[in-house]
Formats: sequence, C-alpha cells, structure tokens
Amino acid sequence: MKVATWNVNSVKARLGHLSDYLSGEAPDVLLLQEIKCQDADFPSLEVEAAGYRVAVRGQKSYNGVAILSRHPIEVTADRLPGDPSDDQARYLEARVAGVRVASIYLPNGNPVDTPKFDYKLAWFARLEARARDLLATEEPVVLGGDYNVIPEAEDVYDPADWVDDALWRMESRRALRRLLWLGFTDAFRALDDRPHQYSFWDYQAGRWQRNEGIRIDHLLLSPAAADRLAGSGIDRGPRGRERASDHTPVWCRLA
DNA sequence: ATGGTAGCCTTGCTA
Repeated sequence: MKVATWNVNSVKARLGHLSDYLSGEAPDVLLLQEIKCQDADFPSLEVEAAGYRVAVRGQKSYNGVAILSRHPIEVTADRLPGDPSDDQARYLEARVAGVRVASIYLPNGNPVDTPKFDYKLAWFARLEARARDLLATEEPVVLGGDYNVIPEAEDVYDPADWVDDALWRMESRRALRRLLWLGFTDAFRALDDRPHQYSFWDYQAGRWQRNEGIRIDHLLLSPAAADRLAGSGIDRGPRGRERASDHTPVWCRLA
C-alpha cells in the first residue's frame, strides 16, 4: 500500500497537478494539507473520477485537510482531541484497508514570540496524546503531513538561515522527537540517509532554482506499520511545474 | 537588514 502526503497550498489552484499526480503515481492513499476551501468546495467529482474516495475537513481560506483513497474510508476523527475551542481544520483521521492514517497540518508557529508559537507547541502536545492512544490500539498507524518542523541540520540547506524560526527552534524539534521516542519511525529517514533531501522550497528568493529547501513533510509510522515499510521517497516532479505548490509529495510503501 | 512569492476574496493575513 502506497501512502503519500502533500501540502497542495490550495486544492482548487492545484487541481490539475493533483489529477496528474493521482493518475501518474497512483498512491493508494493521499493525505492532503492546506486545501484552503470549505468541504462543499472540494473538487470531489474530479477526484472521484480518478478512482478515489474522499474525506474532507475543510475551512474557509486557510488550512484544511483531506484524505483520498482507492479503498473505502472510515473516518475516525475530524479534529484533534484536547481543545474543543480549536476550530482550525488541521487534523483528519481514518481507517483505510486496515491501516489508521491521519492527515496532519501542524501549525507553523511563527513568529516565535507570539501566541502562534504557544499554539504550535500545545497542538504538538495534543498530537502526542493522540499518538499514544493510537499506539495502544496496536493497529498499524501512519501519521502523515506537514509537520512544520525541520528534524535535523541535514534537512535544511543552511541552519543559520532558520535560527529562531519556529520550524527549527529546539522546542519544535524536541516535540517531534517525542513522537519518535514513543516508537514512531520517520519513513523517509528509515530508508534514505542522504542529507539535503527536501520537501519544501520557499516561493521567494529563487529557493527552488537553487535547491535551497527544507524537509518538513513527514510520514511517521507506528511499529506495526514500520514492520511493513518497503519503500519511501520524495517526488520532486510536482514542485518543478508551473504554478506549483511550495511543497512536493512524500510517500512510503507498506508491504 | 531587506526583500523576495503565492493564495485567499482581504486590500491584510498566513505562510
């Protein structure tokens, strides 16, 4: 089973790229982030025509996540537990073909000296609690999405450019590590130790042309899922197209 | 130190 994650930065602006990706790469499951539309505006007809079921947790203008699957989708949560006042559409979880998957759009957290950074860390703590509960089910679990965290220095073109950025701050990196300490595996890093493999390149300052990116889109596997890990990679193709998202898809294959 | 780009449906906010 191939599971991919992609922050599309507006599903309506990226519908052509999305359709091409589904027909070209044919993932069994695609986790989308930043769809930037309400549920009713999601292009479900086009996606279903490509052979996919759709589950959406949308929001007007910002955020928004979705799960596309060739197999039936049983939604198990459409928000991250732990804060009923949190209305941002950043979490959608489902059971697909016996695997629990979640599409995660973790808060960016910048600037760090504001409540946005506190929200990021609080959201991370809620995610850790959810991850613990999912581990207890002993189902295979894939927590995929835009974590807005650079795990290590080898995952950025130049750490000096990111000092005091919320994506690189030690609090953020420690929060990601806590998920790993629970027993989750970074699917990409488990099979590829090359440095400087990126999933995001800023639109500004020619970052794509200079290959100055960061690796912030991750697929975290529970032990039961990691036991089945048979492949992983980053599809750079979509980032090189006209009117691309600033992120490109990351995928893994479970035997 | 700054500015650079993209999407939304705002003329600023988020990233």
